[in-house]
Order: sequence, then C-alpha cells, then structure tokens
Amino acid sequence: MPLKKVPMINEKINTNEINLSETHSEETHSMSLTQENMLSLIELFFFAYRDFTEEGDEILDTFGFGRAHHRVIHFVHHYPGLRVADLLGILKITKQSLARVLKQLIEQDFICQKEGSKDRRERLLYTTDKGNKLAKELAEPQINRFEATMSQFSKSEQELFENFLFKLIRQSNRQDVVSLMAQNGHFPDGKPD
Amino acid sequence: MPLKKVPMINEKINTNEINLSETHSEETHSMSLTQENMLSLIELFFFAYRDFTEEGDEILDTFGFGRAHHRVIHFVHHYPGLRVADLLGILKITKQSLARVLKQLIEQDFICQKEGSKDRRERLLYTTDKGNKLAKELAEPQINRFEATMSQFSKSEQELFENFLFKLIRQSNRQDVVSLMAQNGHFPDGKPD
DNA sequence: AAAATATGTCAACATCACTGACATAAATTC
DNA sequence: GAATTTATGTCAGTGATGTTGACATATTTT
Repeated sequence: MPLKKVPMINEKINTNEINLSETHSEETHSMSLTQENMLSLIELFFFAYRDFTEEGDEILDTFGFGRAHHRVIHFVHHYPGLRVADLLGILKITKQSLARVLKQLIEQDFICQKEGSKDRRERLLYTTDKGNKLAKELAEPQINRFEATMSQFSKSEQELFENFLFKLIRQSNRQDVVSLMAQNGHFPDGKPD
Repeated sequence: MPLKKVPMINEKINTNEINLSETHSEETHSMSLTQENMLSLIELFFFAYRDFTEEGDEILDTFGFGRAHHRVIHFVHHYPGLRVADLLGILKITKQSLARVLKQLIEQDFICQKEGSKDRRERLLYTTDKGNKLAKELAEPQINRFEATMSQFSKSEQELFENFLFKLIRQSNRQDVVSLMAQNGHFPDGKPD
C-alpha cells in the first residue's frame, strides 16, 4: 500500500473563528470528562495502528502483495503448522478472502502445505525459506517500533502494556489468543480472568 | 462488516506431531527472547485492533457505510470545523478516497460544510444532528471497551497507557497529533519528547 | 452407511484504497 | 494586475481485500 502523498495536519485547524450557523448542530459537547478521555484514547489507538502498518506496506508493494499477505505470512511464520481453519479464526475473514492470498503465497513459494499426519484432511501451513526471509523483513520495522517504545519503560511497565493490550481483546476471544500464543511459550502475564 | 461465520482457533493446533520434511524450511527459530516478546506484542496489538473495529462495523452495515465513513464521522464530530486537508492528514488516505465517502455523508445529511470565514476556499466540516447521533452510536462500543479495560487499572497506570500509545506513533507524526488533540484540551500526559 | 468436518473452488459483488490529470475559486506573491 | 500557490472538487481507470452463497472433494466421525 503506497501512501504518504498528503501534507499532514497543519496547525491552522480551528484558528478560524467558528461562527456556528443554523446549518449545523449546536449540540453542547457536554459529555463526562471520562468519555472525552476515552475518545482521545480511541484516537491514539487509531494513530498508533495507522503508523504501525505503514512501513510494512511499503515492503509489500515491491512484491505486489498487500496487508493481507503480511498477516498470513506473519502468523504462518510464527506458528508453523497452522491449519487453514486456524488462520480464519485468527484473521476473522472469510474463506474466500483468505484463499486468494494464500493461493498466491503458495504459488509463489512463500508458503507450503503439508498433509496433517493425524487428520489427512488438514493442510498444515509452513513458510519456505523464501517465506521466512520475507516474514523477517516485514517484522523488522514493527519490532523496531515496539522495541523503541518499550525500551523507554521499566520491565514492570512493559508487562502492564502487554496486559493492557490483552484486556482490550474481546473477552470471548481471549482464551483463543492465549491458546495460540502458548505455542510459543507465551501468555499475557495477567493470564485470562 | 458482517463477520463471525468462522469457528475460532481450536485447541487442536500443533497437537499433531510436526514431522518436518524437506519441503519446508528447517530454520531454527533462535531469535533473541526480546524479539520473540516483541512478536507477541505485535500480535496482541493486532488482536486488540481487530476487536476494536468489529462492533462499529456492524452498525455501519445498517447504513450501507463502511469503516471509512466511521473514521470520517468520528473525527468531524470530535473536531468540528475540520478542513478537508486536515482529514487527509489524519487519515493518510488520498483525496479521491476521502472524496467518495465524504460526498455520501454530505448528500445523506450526516455532515455539512461551511465556507471558511478567513479563507473562503476552505470547507469547514461539521456533523449535523443526524451525524451527531450516528457518531455517538458508533463511539459507544469503543468507549465501553476502553472504559471496561481502563477501569481495571489505577489512574497512574491509565496515564501510562496513554503515553504508551502516544509513543507508538511515529515520532514525525506526534506533533500533529498533539496539535489536533489540544483542540479538545487534550495532550498525552508525557507530552512530546 | 450417513453425517460432520476441513479444505478448495466458483461466480458475483461492494468497499476502499490507489494513480494521474484536470478544473475552479480564492489567496498570496511578484 | 498578473502569475503562482493553495484548497477543494472531480474525472476515468485500476487493484486489493473484503463479502455472500453454493457446491465439490476427501476424510473422519458417528
């Protein structure tokens, strides 16, 4: 995804007097301070995610891939042997959406499939050497961003952030995330509650 | 975005023996523990954002709108008088991408434009009553999710989270975010560094 | 033998991004 | 006052990623 053409917000915002007319709402913005704070948090979350995805998209462009390919290759690389159904549950997209990108990644030898040994209907997914290389290249800027941020905080604060992100996940989805991440010896420090 | 068709990750992942063949990479996953931790954080961030957008998408469906409409209506509602150029800088999308959704929102009377008083080229954007209503409806689930999470932590921890998200934003973009949010009397507690 | 499961596939469609070019009006600069 | 820049809107065309619903196959489970 090639972005970054547009000049950023300039400081001029709202330095114009706002003389409200009858054309638009005169609603008093009198929500509780808490709600106002939450709106700011929501925006910070949006901005953080916006920038989080930005750098990887540039790399993907050079392969003719998009963000969907990134997500697939990330999870297959980090959880080798993932099944198609697992990926669908992780990404929460439809089979058809996944099939398209997965097909490309397999055809171009970034990912390979292996028949399940217990259940031969399953197609276990692995990254190839080529796929590993791309996965690492894509992960790098994101790792750097998180490392740069985390290094500014103490170990206990870092654990707090992990817990914070974990608790932002829908309660009904948390157990699945724990089960997944446990495969790499991980679980949010707070564990599910 | 109407999702939720697909069964979630089941616990079965990797309970199959993984007998690697020569078809896929035998790479040793021997990255530093730190990098491993970062990968988990990256995933938690993905899952949190995935769930963060989920509920709003359902509401938008009933209007025939998508996530882009949500973002536009959110920012116009929270920062009345925003200019088109400001929105472009916030969303980091192209003029054409924004034009399409903005046109729909204006035609359907969710957003109205007002000529700038100082600079008459500017089109200042405001939500209408109808737009305010939708903005609030869309914000509700996100506010609830953040409130539910934040309420589990102390005030100082909450401020830490705000700071954490702020520092995840690209350094070069932070000042713009501060300038924007200052309009509502906000700024990340740590302020820019 | 019948039912459920895992995967893959088809056709058709909607949303939201992109590019590059061009038009208008207003403000700014020379 | 003329030329340039700026803010916005708009055109035509394209691509990526999501959706639905139906159906086929192989395999496992009942």
